[in-house]
Amino acid sequence: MSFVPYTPSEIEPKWQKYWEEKQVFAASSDTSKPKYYCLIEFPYPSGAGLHVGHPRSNTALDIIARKRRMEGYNVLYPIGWDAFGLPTENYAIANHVPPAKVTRENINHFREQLKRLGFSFDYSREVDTTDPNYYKWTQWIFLKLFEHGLAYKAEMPINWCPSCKVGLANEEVVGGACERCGHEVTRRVKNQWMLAITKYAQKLLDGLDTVDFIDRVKAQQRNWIGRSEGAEVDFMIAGTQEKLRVFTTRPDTLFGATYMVLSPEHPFLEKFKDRILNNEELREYAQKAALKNDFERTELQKDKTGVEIKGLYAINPATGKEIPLWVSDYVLMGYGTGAIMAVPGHDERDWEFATAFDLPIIEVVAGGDITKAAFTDIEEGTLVNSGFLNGMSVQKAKEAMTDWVVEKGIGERKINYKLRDWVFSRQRYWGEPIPIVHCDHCGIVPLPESELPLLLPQVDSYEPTDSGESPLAAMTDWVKTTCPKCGQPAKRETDTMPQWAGSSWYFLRYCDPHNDSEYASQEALDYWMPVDWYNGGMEHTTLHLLYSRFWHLFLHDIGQVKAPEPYQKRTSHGMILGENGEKMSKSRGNVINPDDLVDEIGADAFRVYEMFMGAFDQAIPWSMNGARGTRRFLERVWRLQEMVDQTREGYTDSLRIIINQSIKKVGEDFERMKFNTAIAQMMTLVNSYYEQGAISNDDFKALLLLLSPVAPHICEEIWQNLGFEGFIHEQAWPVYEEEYLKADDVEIAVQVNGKVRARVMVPAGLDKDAGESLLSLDAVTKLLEGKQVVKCIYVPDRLLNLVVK
RNA sequence: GCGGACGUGGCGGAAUGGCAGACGCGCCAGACUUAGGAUCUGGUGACUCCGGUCGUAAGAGUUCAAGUCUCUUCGUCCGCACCA
Repeated sequence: MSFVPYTPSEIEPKWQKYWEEKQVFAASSDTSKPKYYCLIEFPYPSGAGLHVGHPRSNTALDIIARKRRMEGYNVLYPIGWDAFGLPTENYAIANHVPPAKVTRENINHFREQLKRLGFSFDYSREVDTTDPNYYKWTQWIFLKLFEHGLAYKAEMPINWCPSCKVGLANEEVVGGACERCGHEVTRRVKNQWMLAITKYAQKLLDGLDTVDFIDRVKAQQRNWIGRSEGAEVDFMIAGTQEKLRVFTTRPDTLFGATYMVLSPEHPFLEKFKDRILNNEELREYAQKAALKNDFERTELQKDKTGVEIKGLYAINPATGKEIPLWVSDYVLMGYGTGAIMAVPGHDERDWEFATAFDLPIIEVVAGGDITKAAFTDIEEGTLVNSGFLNGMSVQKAKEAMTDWVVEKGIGERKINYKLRDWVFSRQRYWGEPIPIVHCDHCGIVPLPESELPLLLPQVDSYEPTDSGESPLAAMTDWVKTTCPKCGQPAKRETDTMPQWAGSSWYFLRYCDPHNDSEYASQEALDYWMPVDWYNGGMEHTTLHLLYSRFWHLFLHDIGQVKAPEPYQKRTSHGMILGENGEKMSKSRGNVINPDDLVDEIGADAFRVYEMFMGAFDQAIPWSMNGARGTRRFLERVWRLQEMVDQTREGYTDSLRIIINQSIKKVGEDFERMKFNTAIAQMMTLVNSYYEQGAISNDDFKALLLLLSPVAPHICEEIWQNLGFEGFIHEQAWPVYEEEYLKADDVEIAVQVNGKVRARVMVPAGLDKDAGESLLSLDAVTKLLEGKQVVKCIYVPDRLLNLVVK
């Protein structure tokens, strides 16, 4: 039998068309079957089109989705578009086209590109965050957050990007620069919408114990939330009835607090200006500090600066002694109480500061040498110079001092988090309008649900303004409205939501995307949620992944969704680098275009290469030759058609073992995301088919079934060519037989004192104690001439190690 | 500084404490070809007196046996970073 050459450019579009027309990958509404929900982060449809990074995640979960279908699950593997956001808006400004139009074009382009790769997405459930039918519910959730006091407006010093002209959340500032454009971020005080994610800090932390996320994601989220336990303590101001409260994680060192430090913005300075003798000096220092952004502050950390507050003293509650007060920008207003007790003997920063300004350093934990450096060990030290704490360990002293402080009524136990509330306002056009009205009489008034969606109006200019106002503010017709409460003239909120809003709940909409009376029906949510397996980028760990967990935990608390956590399992793919090992970018000229690749080697080979190139969770440089190699592999699979003896059913005897081994290994490796070794195993299987020279129908079927989730088009085509029944995507996932995983006889290594000296064939499955019986084998006795066996270790089916002297 | 991942051929990488380098790329040789950047066959860690010896960043340890476990040192990448 002879076959036409392998031409992906013909067979791939053919099957894509078939799958689409027959809707073979649409999730069924039949809820009697067990469900499986696979999710990838929905793409931002940028003008640049698909990047080779997208198919890495998409193919991985496509493999899982296809395998689950073959295992009998009702699979939901949806796709959608996270389409609000700055790049589209900037493109629209530069080219004078409406963002909605750009978005539509980009989505169409993206969809075409994805379809060329043969992903088994359920396109009938597409969502688009810029669709009013979608953002109606984003706005609805915002109103719920507002209703429950989790959305509030506040004057906040925020991170401001002068280039994007937009406020940024802490999470969006990387190394002092704007995450998106790289421009240095400055500080600006603005009236902003905030979401109180900090109220969920503990729940976000606790939830991590209940889910199956890869460790580095959990670690990074824990780190970001930054819980620390300690105490708050009041220090009296000498000669007044006023007190200054500090937070400390080391209450045990209270006896060693020899001065206090306030952040330059601390309200205390204003309150006590009548008693402070050097207000002018302090004001100057505060101004200088305000000009520095966070990045500069950290850059300058070697040289501690500060100013003493003259005319005021605090009283150390433990020693009763008066201690001086200082102001320094190493104390941050945004954490704890904005003031600290300084214990220079046992805190590195305080030690540096005390050394620079010649302040007293007292040892209260013995174990180090505080003349050389702060002693911060909390495991080894013993308390000294500390009254009733003397002789205690640090741990014990912490408890004892906290109890003492609480009993005296001058403080309390306290847990602090580094997590900040989420800056939720953007002064930009291309985002969800915040459904709020400002009324002179009623204040901040939420729009009634019946008025949702609040449509984003057409504007003439999308340009952001230096004043920091959204372009919507210039739309007087739209801004002017009436108060939903009192009916008098009022103004709409003109800020929009950040890009993270729409992506914080999209996985819920997928469950029931066309519902126009609810964001999703309870039945659909109960059936599909939680997401069983979610794969995405590490860069979203402290952004999207945290934000969406927060929204879901909130929706759970108000009875909207059953489970607290949205994602059962979270994995993460590594980045694909350019051939030179650097990050792919236009400016470096090392970008690989997926379309070109499909043209050259085909979608299947592209998919196989993306999975074969290296460990899934690690960054890997691209190799064009490697990609061509996977095309060669598929050519070899294709040509196997000529070797099939169609009169034979059942596995060929001499192939039975490796087929069973392959079924086991490929299946297990897919589940562990070890796609590279799964494919290597299939290559080995193909190699052994060629060595065999002729194969049976069933030999070939086994290979095709295993390969079909990775390279679906070629497998479907061959399946049909050979006249096998039905379609390959409808077949059951193959199962292996335990008894055929091992040959009857296996080769083992014979070691003498740990070195391999011979190999012998022995019956498989000999147990541990059978080792001695192998000593009589010719090959073994030869090695033992003139030597005495001291010990004999037999590892079944692996090796025999003889310890001799 | 804190948290995490990691260090194996020319390259990407395999290896439940049990034969290091599977699989692929590249390279070398040969076959078939008018030709091939197609295909096929064989080879490919280093050294070698062709018996072997040495090899998983470096050093030590545990073990019959260590790339894998423990300790020390060096180095790379990622995240956070004056968070009291």
